[in-house]
Amino acid sequence: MVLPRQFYLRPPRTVARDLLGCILVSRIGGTLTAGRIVETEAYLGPEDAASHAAIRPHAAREAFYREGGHAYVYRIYGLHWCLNAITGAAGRPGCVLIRALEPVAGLRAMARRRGGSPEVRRLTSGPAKLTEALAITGRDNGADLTRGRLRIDPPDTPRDFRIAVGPRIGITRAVDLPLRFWVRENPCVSRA
DNA sequence: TAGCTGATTGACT
DNA sequence: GTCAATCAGCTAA
Repeated sequence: MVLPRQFYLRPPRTVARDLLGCILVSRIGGTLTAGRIVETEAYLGPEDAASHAAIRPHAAREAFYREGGHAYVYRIYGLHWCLNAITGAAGRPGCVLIRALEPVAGLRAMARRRGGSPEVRRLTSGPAKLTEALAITGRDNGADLTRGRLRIDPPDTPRDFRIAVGPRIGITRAVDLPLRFWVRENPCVSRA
């Protein structure tokens, strides 16, 4: 089971909310690692001053020309990778930043990649932490999330959690828009 | 070409 | 609470 293309061909806000509870699965590096998505942020088009459509138009253009359901992976602060799911039709800017996971499979591999053996809640409780734990890098930019070694599956259990909404984290523009979604009271969320 | 910034994290006071 | 790591892509010139 994998989320179909149609899932991503909707507005970023909707996709961000519906991705909560879904399972991000990585077969990168010969080991299966997976986690339940517990925190996301939506980024819109040029009208959203915090979106890469506005602040990195040239770099993001290639990504946004892809159809929804592809990965947009970029480097931040020169050393970390962040994973986004492109939303909407090809040529329409919009994506969802995957900010935090609850580890589901391959915890030993995650701990090894993260260096040492940190506690479980710290393995994937941040956008750069989860890419490191799942071995996601710039090589995976443009990958099709509906097939291949990096994919997102529907929830494996009923979505019986409560969803919280609030402003996005770590940005300096459009700081007040309520485009961050997370699973309420989940310990793996990057911030309360 | 030079200078600046950032959708972060971890170590430290 | 502060700060460094580290660099692609941006702007200004």
